[in-house]
Amino acid sequence: MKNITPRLIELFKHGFCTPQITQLAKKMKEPSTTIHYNIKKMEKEGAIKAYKAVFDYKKIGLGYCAYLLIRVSQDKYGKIDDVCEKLAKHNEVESVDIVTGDFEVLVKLRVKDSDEYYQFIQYIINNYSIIKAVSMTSLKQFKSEFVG
Amino acid sequence: MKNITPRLIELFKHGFCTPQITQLAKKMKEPSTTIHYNIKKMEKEGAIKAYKAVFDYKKIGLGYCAYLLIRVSQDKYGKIDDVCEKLAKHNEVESVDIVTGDFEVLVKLRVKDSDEYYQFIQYIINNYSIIKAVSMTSLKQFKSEFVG
DNA sequence: ATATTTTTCCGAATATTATTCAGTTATATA
DNA sequence: TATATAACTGAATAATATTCGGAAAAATAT
Repeated sequence: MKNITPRLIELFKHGFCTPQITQLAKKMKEPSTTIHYNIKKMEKEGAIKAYKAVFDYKKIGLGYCAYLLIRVSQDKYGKIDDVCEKLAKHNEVESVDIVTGDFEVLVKLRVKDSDEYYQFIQYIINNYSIIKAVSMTSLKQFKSEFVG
Repeated sequence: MKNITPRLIELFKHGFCTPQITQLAKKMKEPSTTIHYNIKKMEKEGAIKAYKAVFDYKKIGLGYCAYLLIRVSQDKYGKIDDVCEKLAKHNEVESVDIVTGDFEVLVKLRVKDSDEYYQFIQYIINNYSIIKAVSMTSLKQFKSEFVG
């Protein structure tokens, strides 16, 4: 046993996939070279950032999903961006947005269970300039990453 | 001009991509047939739901992103699930979660601009059993769909 | 209006890559 | 310890992406 799966998941989260030009061509009833041309164009323009896998997260040991609203201490200008960049580096973090409203940052997290979630929260509160954090645990997911 | 791009985007949002087995094999320093075997296994088990593209949404005319917290009227049991399923069907909707906290549902939206956003909000408030909705507009995105 | 440049499209040939298959090794179960 | 099941792998094959050259269309300049 080589324990391929966890390594595969980590790579698949960010990329290591590629378009199915022939399938697209069939679906769209266009020549595959035309599809190819248009895809490469989008890639060059930066319109396409990556090709990746979407998982059934329960089945890969990431069954605990939560949204976290954060208020950041504002003693230095530009601090929020720093915190966001640090948060984005964690591979438990699916998304990081600066948002309007009572909180400044909205983070989406995927971890194994509540223990791992608690650990993560503790870590970021202790290490980043976070004043207040409100958790919204996902109880049921109907759609994620545009996949239903 | 065949206007390939919009059709391509719609298909790429949900699928029409495939793993790069050779690249994964090189990266992981394992035989490509072993990688192939493991991927197919994950697909059969349902651990992998799809392979899809991630966009620079500004560049594809979906520059307006917002999170929407929703409270649903609870006169009938199971109503929340119905509303979530309806919401999930819209292709402006990236994710739908039932969450803990003051609101029941959290929806992530991607549209062209505030006009389109307002239209969407109006539509769902008029057509689904939504009592209250709070918008959190994304001002800056540091990470999305695990892609930074 | 028309010439010129740039972009988009697409068929045929080639290069890459995924997939199948058959056999081997490892792991789990009896 | 025997037997069954799952995981792994190299060699052959099938499928697919990519390149290239040129044609058509669109945009821009004259």
